[in-house]
Amino acid sequence: MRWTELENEACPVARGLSVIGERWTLLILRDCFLGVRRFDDFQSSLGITRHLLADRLKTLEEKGLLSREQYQDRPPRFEYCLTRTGRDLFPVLVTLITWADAAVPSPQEAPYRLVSRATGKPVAPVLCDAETGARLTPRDLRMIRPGLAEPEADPGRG
Amino acid sequence: MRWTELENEACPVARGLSVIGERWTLLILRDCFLGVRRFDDFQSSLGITRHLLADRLKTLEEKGLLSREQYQDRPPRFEYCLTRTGRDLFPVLVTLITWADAAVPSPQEAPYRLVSRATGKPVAPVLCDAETGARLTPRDLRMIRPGLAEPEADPGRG
DNA sequence: TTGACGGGTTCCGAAAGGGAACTTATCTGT
DNA sequence: ACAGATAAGTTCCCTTTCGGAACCCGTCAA
Repeated sequence: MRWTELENEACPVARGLSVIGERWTLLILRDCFLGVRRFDDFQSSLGITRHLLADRLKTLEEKGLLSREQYQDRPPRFEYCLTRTGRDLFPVLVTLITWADAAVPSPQEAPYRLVSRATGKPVAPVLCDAETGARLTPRDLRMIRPGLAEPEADPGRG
Repeated sequence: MRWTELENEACPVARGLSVIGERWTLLILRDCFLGVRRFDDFQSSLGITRHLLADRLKTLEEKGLLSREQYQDRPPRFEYCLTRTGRDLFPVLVTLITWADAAVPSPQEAPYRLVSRATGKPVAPVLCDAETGARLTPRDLRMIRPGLAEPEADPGRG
């Protein structure tokens, strides 16, 4: 497995990382969800070099997560908008935020919150089974490789 | 914001990425959930260089996601087990898998499946509100920055 | 005493990242 | 007409990280 050829792997984690696994990419997408659209706004928000930002935006456009849309003619100017595929990534960001708040605590207050679009109130998102609606904690799930022996015990019981 | 100092950011996405955002890290953790524990098994599973693998495992131990446990005395041999904090990352992996299966399709079949630990049957995990149990689609949530103006419209409606 | 196993470390060239200045096109003020 | 500002990149060059391969160490079995 080579990092630069992850998109050809059978493993969905590897294929996912081929799109969002590079340095800065998920932070660019976070800014998109916060409403950032323009090159200089991403740049000042992230402190990333302009070179790298241009590269990441181009890749995200090519992979179909952002669309580059012209918002003025003379001189031509563009903004970067989340596509359907990009918006579908929101649960990943949500679970990452939830995990990081518990696992990597910070003295500072978070600069944004997750709220319901309908009520405007904060929500605490958790995983459930789509069919039964039953809550799925990490202990309720396992990853198995069909055809291979099971792990001898729960991974990471230690 | 500097990539090497993300752990000091107020943003939980940035702090999360300071732990799991480096090349290969999430793939190492995927292997942990599949039951891989030993250095050479990670190495042959990933094709990563031994040097980089040693570095990533050490970092994951320092950050508290893995514990290095001796399983034999002479010569001393160790295995890497998920800690509680590491296991808590499972929802991130689950949502990433769900997204990648839809967004980055592959001709090959996935090498593993998500199943219920209780019933052994496949599950389709989705996000719900912990309080009400209501399903949370990406459209039901928004990220807001308190004190700042709202984005003019839905981010990425285009 | 030779080879295998498990778990690393060292070395070095290649690729990616980072800082700063430069470019291009247009509008605004003087 | 000219200076400066704005927006979106691009170029240059140096540093850090990655990647491939070989090497090292302790132990055990043949």
